[in-house]
Formats: sequence, C-alpha cells, structure tokens
Amino acid sequence: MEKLSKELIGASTIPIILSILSKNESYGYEIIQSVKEISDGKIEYGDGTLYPVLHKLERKELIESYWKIGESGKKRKYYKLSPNGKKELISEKENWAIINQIISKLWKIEPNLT
Amino acid sequence: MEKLSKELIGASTIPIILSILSKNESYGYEIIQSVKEISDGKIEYGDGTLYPVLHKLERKELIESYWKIGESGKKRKYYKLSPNGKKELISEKENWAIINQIISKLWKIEPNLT
DNA sequence: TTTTTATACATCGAACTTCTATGTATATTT
DNA sequence: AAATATACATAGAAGTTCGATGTATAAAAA
Repeated sequence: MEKLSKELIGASTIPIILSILSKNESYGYEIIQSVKEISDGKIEYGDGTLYPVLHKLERKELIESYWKIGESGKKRKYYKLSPNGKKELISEKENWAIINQIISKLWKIEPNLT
Repeated sequence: MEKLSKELIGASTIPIILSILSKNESYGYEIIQSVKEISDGKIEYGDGTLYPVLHKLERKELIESYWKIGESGKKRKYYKLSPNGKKELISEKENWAIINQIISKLWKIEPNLT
C-alpha cells in the first residue's frame, strides 16, 4: 500500500479538510486521525503540516475556531465551516469535477503503455 | 467558464504532460496549445511555467529531448517519453484513482451544503 | 512512583513549486 | 517596416509542504 504523491496531497488537502468540517466540527489532532482513517493510511498529515493549513484557512475566513476543553480534559481548538467556507467547498467540488473530466478525456484514448 | 485552482493545476501538470507525450512526441509551445485545447481553455500554462517543468522532467529522466527544425523553419525542442516516464505515468494514474476514491468517499455522504 | 506514550497545539527553516516578468530570436502577417 | 505569432530560457517573488523542535497535559505502563 503506497502513499500518495506530494502534489496530489497538496491539491486535496483543502477540499478534504473543508469536507470533514462540513459534516462535524473538529479539531486539528482529530482531523489528522480522520483523514488517516478515511484514506486507509494513504494520507497522513504531520501536525506541522496541518496546523499551518488550518491557520491559513482561518485567515481566509473559510473556517472559524473556538477553544473548548474536551472530555479528555485537554483543551482543543475546534474548527467549523464558515459561510464562505461552504461556498468554497462547493467551488472545490466543481473544480475537481472539471479536472477529472479533462484527465479522463486524456486517458480514455489509451496510448500504448504496455 | 472558470479557470481551475492553482493547486489542481499543480497536481495535474505532470500527469497531463506525460500523458500527452505518451501519445505523440511534442514540444513546449505545442504542449501549451494542446492543453489549452483539451481543457477548453481551463488550463493555460504560461511558457515560464511549462518550460521549467519540462526541464525538471528531463532532469529526472522521465522525458528525453532533441532539437529539430520544424516545417515552420523555427527550431523546436521535441520531447518524448522515456521508459521511466511510462512507468511514472502508470503510477500517476494509480495515484489519481486512489485520491478520487478517497474524495468520492467523503463526498458520497452528502453534508448539508445547500 | 516514575517514565513513557498519546493527546494537543504552535512555529521555524529547508526545500521545492508555480507564476510573472524579462530576455532572445526567427518567421509570418499586416 | 512594424506587429504578431512562434519558440525557448531564466531569474526573482510568493507560496507550499514537511521535518524538526518546543510546550503542555492526561493516561498508561513499568
């Protein structure tokens, strides 16, 4: 079982995070676990990777945060999708559909690879 | 008609270039036109964007180049896929399939976006 | 009891990318 | 003769991911 390329990770990070937050409010550490689980271990964000992305998304006002003490007793920074974030997610889905169309068009006419 | 996001452009550039070269040998300027056409104008590489990518792919020995004077009389640097490049393209296709699976899993269970 | 592991967040610097701008040069069209 | 299209190249700015490092607390293990 292989890991994904850095480029694809990069392209998918924001839509994946927004998508997760569109279902449930969550916090950094949990998001890392969720993505790992959903992707069967194929995407494992380092914390040093994810936190700056969350900060960026908050700066761009696509997500909002608030502190909360979890059942564990440790403080967590919860994030939720903002109205702008919902719009952004819709746009990301459209983009994804477009690129898939382009790529599948290219790959449908099979070259001689074998 | 909108343009694609920078991130998706980034993730798709290499698979698209390799895919085009797997069908026909081509040169930088023509590749830019091809991609523009295939994508209905949604992907327009600047020359300052594409050429460094081609150089990188050549450095990594995924493509090979040779100079040729075209019918136009201008010299062109033609590129073709190397054996490594063919393998890489296969790998890129697999990666793309994996990420699509992950994303569609996330998006199948529809959140309340509307 | 003490140590380790898991949880939880943050930031820095290295390495790499894309993009815009700029430069060179030739052929074709106006 | 000038403008446009063709064709390639590189440098610098801006942005990104990632590994390393740091802080702190709770739970589990030794």
